[in-house]
Amino acid sequence: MGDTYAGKRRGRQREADRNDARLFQAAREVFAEHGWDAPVSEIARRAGIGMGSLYRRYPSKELLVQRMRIAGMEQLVAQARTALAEEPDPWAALVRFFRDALADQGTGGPLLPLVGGRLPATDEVLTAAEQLRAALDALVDGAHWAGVLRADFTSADIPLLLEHLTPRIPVTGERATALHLRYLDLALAGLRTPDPGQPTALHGTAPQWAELRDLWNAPES
Amino acid sequence: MGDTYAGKRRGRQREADRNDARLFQAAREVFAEHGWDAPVSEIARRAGIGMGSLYRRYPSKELLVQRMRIAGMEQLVAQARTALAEEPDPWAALVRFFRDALADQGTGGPLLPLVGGRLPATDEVLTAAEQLRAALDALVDGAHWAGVLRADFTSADIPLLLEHLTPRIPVTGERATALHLRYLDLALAGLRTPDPGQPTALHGTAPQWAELRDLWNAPES
DNA sequence: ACCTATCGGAGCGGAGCACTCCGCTCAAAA
DNA sequence: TTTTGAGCGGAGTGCTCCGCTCCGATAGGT
Repeated sequence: MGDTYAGKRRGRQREADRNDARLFQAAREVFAEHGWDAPVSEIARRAGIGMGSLYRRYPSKELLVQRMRIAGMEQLVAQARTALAEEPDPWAALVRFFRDALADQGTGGPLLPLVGGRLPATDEVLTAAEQLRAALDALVDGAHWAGVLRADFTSADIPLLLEHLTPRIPVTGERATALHLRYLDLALAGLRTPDPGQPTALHGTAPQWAELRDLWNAPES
Repeated sequence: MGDTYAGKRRGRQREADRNDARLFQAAREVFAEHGWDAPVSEIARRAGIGMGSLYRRYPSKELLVQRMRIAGMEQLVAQARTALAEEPDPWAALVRFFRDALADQGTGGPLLPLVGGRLPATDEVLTAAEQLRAALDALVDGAHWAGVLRADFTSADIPLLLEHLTPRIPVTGERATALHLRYLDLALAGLRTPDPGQPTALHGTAPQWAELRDLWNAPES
């Protein structure tokens, strides 16, 4: 986001800024499509810059991925806050959040903070995860308070549900997003508080944030 | 399945049969975990056999994968027929089928006929796909006829929905299955015919079987 | 005891990747 | 205009990993 006041940089520095933005977007897309196995050269190619420029900004692939997953978590936080701020109804806010998150994924963000439990947790990652937890808790607590969200669905379910709704399929672009939203529609119906007639608890035990942490980060070395 | 009357083969042939079964199971598990990128050597290792024996049965990785995806489709067919035969209620049959399919995936089958649109369609694959279509049509038509399944959900939605419910997550075994079943519970609620008050059509256009075929098979060479 | 079908796994060849290195570009200084 | 050097692009390098082959070891049948 606005880490530089992009004001009066000129010439080559201007080009550097453009490169940075393109690089960021390309990395989002390519990692979203190929996961950790995305070739760095493909990112450079799609960004229209050279390998040298890429490696000047990010000295290793690992650093690039760490930056991306932090950005992904921060975007989820922003989307949660926006939904909460702009939708007065708690249920509408929840729906809005899921739709925004999925649509963004469709246009190619690795919004899923999972790069597969392959990378160690840095302080930045843990901080972002903590903010994500807070933002999702706000969404979920609001809906629970209003009684519209089933009680056995927790904030830690959200990242897992998003993961389930955005599998890697050999389709990209708008059609992929449409399919993701299609099955989100099904899941949303299941999120409403069920009629008292049928208790129908969800399968399994509710996930905890500690479980997500273990799942997102590599076991410490 | 019972392709050989496993009767009176002895000695080395007996070992060969054991190897075949172990190989099959190991391949299911490893492909389920790693997809196409699963190393063949890992399959041999987990089956407890040598590379030589593996390659005598399947002269190439591609043939092995083709066999696996056909087996995956045939198993779905069997599960659909079992559900239909054993559950008189159409809704119960549908639920039974989804649960069986997901549980089997958890114990490690590449039941998803997608290996990623990487392989050409053989006659066998097309035949299996046709049988799968017929079996799923029977399930879906029954539920539609009874009015319990929302009208805009089609049989071609099922493979895609299963794919959405079984993403690759860095968790395996029972916990993975439990999570898949957990979010299946949400989707099932969305599959019921909605109250007439809210039309609430699903997002996107319903998938067609032709779309699945294009998605499962590599573009012809 | 011999034969041979079958087994296991070390090793080969090549593909692909992260990363480096260096010649070039071009805006700005002189 | 000439000089300069920060910043650029991408070919090349070294390495890892994987599909597949080859052949010596193994053991059931006779």
